[in-house]
Amino acid sequence: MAITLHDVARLAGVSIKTVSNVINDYPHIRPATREKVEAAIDELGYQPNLSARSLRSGRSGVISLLIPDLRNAYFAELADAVMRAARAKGLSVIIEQMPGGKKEELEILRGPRMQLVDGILYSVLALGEEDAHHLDNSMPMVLLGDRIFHGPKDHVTMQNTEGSRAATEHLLSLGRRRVAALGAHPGEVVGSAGLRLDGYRQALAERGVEYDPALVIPVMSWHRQDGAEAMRAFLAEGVAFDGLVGFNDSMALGAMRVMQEAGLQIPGDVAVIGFDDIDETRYSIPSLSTIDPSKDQIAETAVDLLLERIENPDSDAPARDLATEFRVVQRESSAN
Amino acid sequence: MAITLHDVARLAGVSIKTVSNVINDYPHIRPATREKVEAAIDELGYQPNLSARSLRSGRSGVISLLIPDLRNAYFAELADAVMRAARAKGLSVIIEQMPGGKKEELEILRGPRMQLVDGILYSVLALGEEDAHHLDNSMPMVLLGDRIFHGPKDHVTMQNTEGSRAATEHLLSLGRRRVAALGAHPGEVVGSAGLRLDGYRQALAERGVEYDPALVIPVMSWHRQDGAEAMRAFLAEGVAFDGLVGFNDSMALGAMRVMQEAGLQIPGDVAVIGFDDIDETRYSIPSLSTIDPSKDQIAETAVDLLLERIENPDSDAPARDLATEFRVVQRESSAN
DNA sequence: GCGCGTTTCTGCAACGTTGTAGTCTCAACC
DNA sequence: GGTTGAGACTACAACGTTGCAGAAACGCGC
Repeated sequence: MAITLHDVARLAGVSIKTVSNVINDYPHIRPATREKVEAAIDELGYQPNLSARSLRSGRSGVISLLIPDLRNAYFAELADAVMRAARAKGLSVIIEQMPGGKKEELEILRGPRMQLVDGILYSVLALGEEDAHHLDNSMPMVLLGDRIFHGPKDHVTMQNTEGSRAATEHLLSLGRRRVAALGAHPGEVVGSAGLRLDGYRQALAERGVEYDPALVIPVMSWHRQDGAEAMRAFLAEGVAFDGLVGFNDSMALGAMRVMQEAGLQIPGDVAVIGFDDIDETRYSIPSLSTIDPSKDQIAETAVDLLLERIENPDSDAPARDLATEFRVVQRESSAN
Repeated sequence: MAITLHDVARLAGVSIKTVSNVINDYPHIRPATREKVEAAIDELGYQPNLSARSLRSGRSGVISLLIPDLRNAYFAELADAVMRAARAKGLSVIIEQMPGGKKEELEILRGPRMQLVDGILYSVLALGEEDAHHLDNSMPMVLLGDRIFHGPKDHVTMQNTEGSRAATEHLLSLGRRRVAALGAHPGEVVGSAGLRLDGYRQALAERGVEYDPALVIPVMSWHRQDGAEAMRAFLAEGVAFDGLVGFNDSMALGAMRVMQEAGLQIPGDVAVIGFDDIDETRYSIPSLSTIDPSKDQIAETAVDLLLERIENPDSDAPARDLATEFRVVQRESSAN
């Protein structure tokens, strides 16, 4: 049987409420009493029962991180950053994967699990602007990523369009003029894919390079394997190209592998840049240029915003949109 | 305010206990009553309060996964597998990272967070046999990995020694005779590093190849970067070698990169095999041979064992040791 | 010495759920 | 016709904590 407030109170010779007060830093307690109670807590090894506390106070100290897929290195690294930021604030993190599309996302969002947590960090994948009303509840929530723009919740995002524009411009600045884009979602506007395609087109336009739809390679799921398969199909089409902007690193790495199998030199024949700056890009052959979206900054900002919402549940401050810094990281795959 | 049993009971015209009984599949309920209650639940959108349930029943439906580091692809993939296995059994997973060594591990294990969960999957990193007594409590727990052998808890492990022996034997069977081992922890016996080194030595002995300590490369932390740095130092020593067994894939990938920078051909000059079968190994250049430890099987077995312990808290069945299958995956880095 | 405010501490109720121990009804049995 | 037993349901008391209201003790000014 676990130690409870009752046991501590009995040993210290005070009421359980006084023990509770000591634990919760209630100011009006005599130093002598505080010491007695703290000694009893130490002696018994008392640990508060978080279920009871959560039931009574409505706060559990746990937040939920909803991401598509831990196998994707970007999300694994983001989850790592979120957990470190959360730990620094005394929070635990429940990770939920949602690889199953819109229906599953809504199910998880509305499921009983979410009752256990104080707030949600939600990396939106399948939901769109038209689903924003589903989020219009009182649960503290911060959105990561870019699906819903004018939703009712705070929003922390990398600068997708600007980052992708900078990546494309980087290849153009090297003199490449047939730059392919890997990872488009045809028809999409508000998601990462749509925004990154937009940035790609902006960069082309600024340089006066004509946009060629034949250079836009659709990839629905953004894993290594998908990038590899898409590149294999693209090469089979025989479209000439001398640059490649991968909308994330994993796809770019998969594609690099296929290009090299096909005898293409990187960066000689094709200069390549990815997006996300996952660790692997430093060790691939060749190492992969990329956009560093400052995952740590995303994570810290998101946790801070969420904590603010958790601590001021009645605040009707309007939803905020924060964008984090990014920078172009040049490596061997786009060496001059 | 959230909907409670009281609201449902009022609407359905029954007692709250009956609603509770319906929810918990108590058998003796008239179909008509059940329907009324279910209709009321649907109408109100009732969700049970998990804190209250957990307080009353002592079960939260959440398990904890303690791992060193999500940035390490092996653990990210293992976490993914665990979460899928847990989800299939209706459990949520709280992931805690413990990069901080023994003191931090014990702190987390004993912290109040652990009160919230029904059981713990613990991928032991820093704790040793001498710490086994710290685990001698009533919390359901399954150990992953290999630190503590005769501890009081169930234990699911990959076959470290056998896997590593098979990996080494694979390179020997290709005719390599100067096979280096990457990732040793000098002095360690019971950890993965010690066991894998043991398997390496067994394979050498079976083939009658002399064990040369100069070929054993120590690496304390098993990330890409550490593998790369260790290989750089090893190459600087000028020790001749024609094969490399990496004790995990990340290190092997970092080392491959460095070897190729140094002009070595893989597998021509050095045949390489790793351990873990992370996704990245399929797309590296060259693709990396490895040992597939069946992470899915590890995860499923561990979750099953844990659930068994959770459901039979009083059972004093002795601790079990289960080892999962593994297989050698030959790829380009050790092509014939 | 009295009133008033502050400090220090306590008792009680409540959070929403489930386990235990019932009550009541009705059918089956001798 | 009374006993038995199962079925269907309910009342009540917990689980361990914290918010609220209040009691006792104390200090201060007049």
